[in-house]
Amino acid sequence: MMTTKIPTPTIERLCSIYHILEQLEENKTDAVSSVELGKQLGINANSIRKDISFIGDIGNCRAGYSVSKLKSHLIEKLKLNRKKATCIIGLGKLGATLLNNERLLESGFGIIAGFDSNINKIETIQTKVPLYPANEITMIVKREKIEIGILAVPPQAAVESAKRLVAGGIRGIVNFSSAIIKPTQGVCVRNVDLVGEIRIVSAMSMILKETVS
Amino acid sequence: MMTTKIPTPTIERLCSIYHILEQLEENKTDAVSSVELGKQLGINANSIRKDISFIGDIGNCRAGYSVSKLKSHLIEKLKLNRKKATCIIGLGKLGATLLNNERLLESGFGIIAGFDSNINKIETIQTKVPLYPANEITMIVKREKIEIGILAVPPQAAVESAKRLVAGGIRGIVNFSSAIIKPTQGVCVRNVDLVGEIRIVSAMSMILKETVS
DNA sequence: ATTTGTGAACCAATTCACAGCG
DNA sequence: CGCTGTGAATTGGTTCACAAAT
Repeated sequence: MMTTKIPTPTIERLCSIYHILEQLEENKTDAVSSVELGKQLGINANSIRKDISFIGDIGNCRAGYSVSKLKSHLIEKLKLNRKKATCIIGLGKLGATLLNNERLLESGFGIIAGFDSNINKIETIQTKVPLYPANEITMIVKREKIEIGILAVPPQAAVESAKRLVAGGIRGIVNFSSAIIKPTQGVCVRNVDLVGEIRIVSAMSMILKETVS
Repeated sequence: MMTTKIPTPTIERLCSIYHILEQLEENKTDAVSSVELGKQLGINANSIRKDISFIGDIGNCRAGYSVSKLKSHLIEKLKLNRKKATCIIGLGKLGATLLNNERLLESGFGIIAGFDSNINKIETIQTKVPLYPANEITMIVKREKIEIGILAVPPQAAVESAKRLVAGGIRGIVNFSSAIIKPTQGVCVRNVDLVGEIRIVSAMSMILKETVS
């Protein structure tokens, strides 16, 4: 087992592997090889093995990886078991969609708060999740020990919202706005600009480059 | 100017730069340095200059880049001017949200078709965009010369939908489902799993905890 | 007989450092 | 001078190839 720092692309792929394992488990498949995983992810099998080696040796040389064993290893190493309190900032269409997203609910992320600067929305949106005005972000994040924040606000509100999350002690931010949030000490950020992705695909296709993710 | 193939990270950053330039133009800023761009994007200024050098020399050594000049250069090289016919497959919450997204409408991607396997949805959703049943994807993509397809379908429908797009001659696919679409000859793919992104941030923040000194 | 785990080799991308130009 | 553009150096990531394991 390697003990160096795990590269970001490896973390991304490990998360994808985890996702595949969930499906295999539902299918009652109990073993899978690096080649098979690679095929499903569109990735070289060597890469799969190297990625998995970052979290320890667990393969069975005869029959590949035990699905349940590998999955629980991933859960342990990536701390995917710990239910992590999560909140959504911005309850426009995207935010409201995420608020009630089944997969998100099932996936170990407990969404325990929603925020919006528009009080009307807080009062009218139908959901079991408690909703608060945006100026309470820092306070609620602190009080409820929220670890992950999802930004679904208009771009001009993104930086301010992120600051409030950070002030509350957030650990990770997924930013779905088109603004760019820069990571600060101890806070991981993923900037995921949906419209931006379309532009990127468009540009790539014009340059005639066949690429994934 | 370099003439080698443009690396994917560079294309991504050039698209981000383009986005910043749009804002600067609105602000009536007419020049910007690599240092300033780098600051806004959270990227090293050297990297910005190298990225821009992939699309040709255009900088003004005294006062940085001319906003309008750089922008039109990007438009030309990344073919962002050509209105590219775009369609959305899957008119659930996410798909319906994208269908009426203003920024998407403004951004040079003409959404000219929506598809869903549920005929009810096609008849009830309010939009100016023409909607069709999913089994007409290939035909309509061909007929309307649609270049970009956005997948907002449930994961189990993603691969089949992508096949239909490819059969129609699509050039690029942005896949917002959790399934993985692999690129085929002449077709670029971006897999953007929204829930997956949250898992990645979570995993990163957990690993950071252990590695930060 | 397969399939993993990993050092070594290779390749890609980022950063550095400085020449060149207004 | 300040800022760009770019070879060179460096860092980081992927692929290869083979030993170890069962």
